[in-house]
Amino acid sequence: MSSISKTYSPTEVEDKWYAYWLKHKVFASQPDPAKEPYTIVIPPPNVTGILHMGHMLNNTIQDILIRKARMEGKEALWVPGTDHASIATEAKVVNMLKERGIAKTDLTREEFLTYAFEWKEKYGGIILEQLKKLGASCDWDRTRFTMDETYYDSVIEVFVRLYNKGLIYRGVRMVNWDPQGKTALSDEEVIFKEVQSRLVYINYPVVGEDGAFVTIATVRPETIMADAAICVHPEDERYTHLHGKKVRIPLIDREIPVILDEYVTMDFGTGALKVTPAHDLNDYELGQKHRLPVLDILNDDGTLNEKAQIYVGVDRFAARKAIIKELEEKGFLEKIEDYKSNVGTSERTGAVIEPKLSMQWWLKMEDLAKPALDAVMNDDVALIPAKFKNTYRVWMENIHDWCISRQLWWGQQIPAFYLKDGTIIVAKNKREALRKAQRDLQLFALTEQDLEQDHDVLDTWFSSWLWPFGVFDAIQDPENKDIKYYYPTSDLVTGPDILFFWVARMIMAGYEFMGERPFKNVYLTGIVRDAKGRKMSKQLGNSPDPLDLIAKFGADGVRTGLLFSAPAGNDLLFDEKLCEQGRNFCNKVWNAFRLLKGWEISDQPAPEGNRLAVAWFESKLNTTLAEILDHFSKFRISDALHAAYKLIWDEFCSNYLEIIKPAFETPIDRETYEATLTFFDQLMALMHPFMPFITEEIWQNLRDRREGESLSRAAYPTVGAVDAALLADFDALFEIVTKIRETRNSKGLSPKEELPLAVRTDAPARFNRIDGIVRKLANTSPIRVVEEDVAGATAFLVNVDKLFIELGEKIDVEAERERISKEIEYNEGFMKSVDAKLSNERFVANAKPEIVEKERQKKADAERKIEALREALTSLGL
RNA sequence: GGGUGAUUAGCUCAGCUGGUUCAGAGCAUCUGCCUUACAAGCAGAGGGUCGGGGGUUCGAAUCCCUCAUCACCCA
Repeated sequence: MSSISKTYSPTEVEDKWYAYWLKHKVFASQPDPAKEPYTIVIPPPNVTGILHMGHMLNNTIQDILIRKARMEGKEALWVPGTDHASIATEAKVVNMLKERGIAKTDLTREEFLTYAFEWKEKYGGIILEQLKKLGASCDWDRTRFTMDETYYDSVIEVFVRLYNKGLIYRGVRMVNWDPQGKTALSDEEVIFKEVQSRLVYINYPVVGEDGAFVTIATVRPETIMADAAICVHPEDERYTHLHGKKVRIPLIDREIPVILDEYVTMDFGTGALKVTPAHDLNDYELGQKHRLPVLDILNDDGTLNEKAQIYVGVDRFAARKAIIKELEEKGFLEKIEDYKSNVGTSERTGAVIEPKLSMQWWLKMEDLAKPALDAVMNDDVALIPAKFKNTYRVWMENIHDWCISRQLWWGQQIPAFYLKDGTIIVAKNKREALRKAQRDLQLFALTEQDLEQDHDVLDTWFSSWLWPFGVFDAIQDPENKDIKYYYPTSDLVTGPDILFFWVARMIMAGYEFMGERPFKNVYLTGIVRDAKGRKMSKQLGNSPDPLDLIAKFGADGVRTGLLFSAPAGNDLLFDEKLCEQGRNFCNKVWNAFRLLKGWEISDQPAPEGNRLAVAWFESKLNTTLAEILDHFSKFRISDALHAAYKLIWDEFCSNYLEIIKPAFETPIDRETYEATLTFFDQLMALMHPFMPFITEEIWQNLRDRREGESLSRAAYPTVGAVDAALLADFDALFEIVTKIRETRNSKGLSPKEELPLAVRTDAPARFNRIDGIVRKLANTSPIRVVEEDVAGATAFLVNVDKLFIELGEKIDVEAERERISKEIEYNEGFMKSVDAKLSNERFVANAKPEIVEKERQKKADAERKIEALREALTSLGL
């Protein structure tokens, strides 16, 4: 035994078995018609990314599900991969180039992409390597990337199809402009943040009325130069005199009309609203309605352009300050108030979003949304927890068209080709486009030189929404055996933060391109927060490095630690203590294994107590297994872990092993030993999805295994017979043992001192059966069955049987009396409440008969207990 | 402003279809133990008016209403 370390050290064990699994292709999957497929596609992490706690949680859950399915004999496939994250990656590549003294503007698109792929080759695999440390059982040979050639082609093909179907159009619309990334963003990529800003009250002189002015309030004074009108509510009496008038914009003196619209909230600010159609979505719509001109005064990088007339070239925020100052100096500033406002920021760059009119490509969502909404509402695609159905419905019913073009180079270049006159031809590639132009437009003289491809690329989500079938190349090769076998996938595990970004769109794509749901269940995890409840983020620096955690507690420890507190859809307040608990659990399991390995084995017959214990644990294992499977079936994975944890620590280690453990330097009988090995095998299998490494290590050492064999492909335990009476007997047994230990503790008696124990019962056979075990666990003398109460003993009840510990003069009569009196009091109180129920006619009339029967039983039991306790009190006095 | 969820022990959370003695787990605390698998451990103990108020019901932590606080999503 000395050869096995006293504490479990995960590092070498984990590396060893992961390498073994890879070597023997334990995670590889091929279509097998004889087996039921079980498929998960990984939510592709950003190729630039490194593992964070959210990934840890969500990939642990996926690994648990896939490993369990694999052990249950399904053909389990977990497809890994990454997405190209156009904005984030392009930003990183641009930075890398900058460090080398190269500007993006000096490069051609092709040159830039060469650098980008170089960057991806170097850093793009990091996150997948990190997943291996976690134990992720992906089929790595199937690793996909959204910029793989076939995947790229699929995205292009999909664009062409949707265009031909009339669902994609190009148009000038108000978009969310990221002045730092210099690209448009979809609505979902905008994060609103509450910021402290200032509400500036500005006086606009009324034309033709000297000294008269109208005051407006704005948080964006730098946009006054783009104003197209002042709007007031038609029924606002304060402004009746302004109807039909014009005002002059301060500083630039341009005249704009006063318009009337009920859109204006009379009690916000001054009730007069400046209308800036180019720089606010609502103003834009108002402007369209009133046919106002649109004057865009901002450049793509957020500086003012020449249309602003003043502060040209100055950044919007610098201009804001300067304008406030100038307004004040020139007497146009009425006042400034502090104001909290919601400002949209870019999900990727963090820059403040500028609403901007821009020519972009759009995908019409209405028709796509319909089947995707229905699928979730009728549970063809089940959201877990179901509370997200509502959120989903509201979003889907109010869906806007999707801005799918991005002003970047890293991504799928939009397959739209422009003729010199601006005619658009959408086709897979230039050759196709040319052919199409020649054929459809009769432009036979046209050459490829006359076609210019759109410079922009597609939104990354426009490629990842194809993921569940794109990874199987279903667009390019719709009849291939993989897609036919693995699609639709089984479960998807992801965070609720990308429910709309990604999940909803995958469901749309599934029905649109495959005619079928992409997955059956969507398990939405909570968000991992720090101990103070703050979201973990790089800026706050409150996120531990997952690899450090793994180094410290082992992957198994971190996995179980995370799962201990991870109810579906509820946030998880992460604390390293959880991982510590996970690590301690590993150590517990490890030491149980050490115990087993240390035993000498003899061929003596098994003692009766051992046989009984084996039978009991088998029943316990089976009932718990049933519970665990039930939890799994409802995606209550944390609950499943808790049940397994308790089974191993409390039932197997603290109870079962303590019962069968042979005395010091004596051997164990073979029968019990073999049974225990089998239990251990089963427990390791049961725990394997949660803690793959330590369970594999122990399983491999429990018995002789063949090279290439792995617990990962062993059978998951199945539920067997349960002896309920035996379970009840053992419950009583453990209660007796606890009572005796408690008595020992409270009286300061040594565990080495044997205590005489007696029982007064109607069922002495039950006590004869467990006698040996009680003696072993509680160090008592053989249980003496008595007909009368034992005088001068401390008594306690287990169910309706009365037990006596004969302490002789060690008994404290007063304390005993008090304890028993309290117990009587409690039971009388209890009986009173039961009586109240039973004497209530309406209860007896309305409650289900079995409930009433139970109450009667409770009453009878309480009566017996009270009687027994009173007797005990009496015999104390003797 | 609209929506969703939460509020249970000092902390983090379970508690599923309203019905056993249902008020639970882990951590933390306290007491006693280096007992030959494990001190990352063992044996015990204490601790809660289930956010407030109202209602439905024979019966409510659980269902309904309302208020408060917090979180998230959307506009």
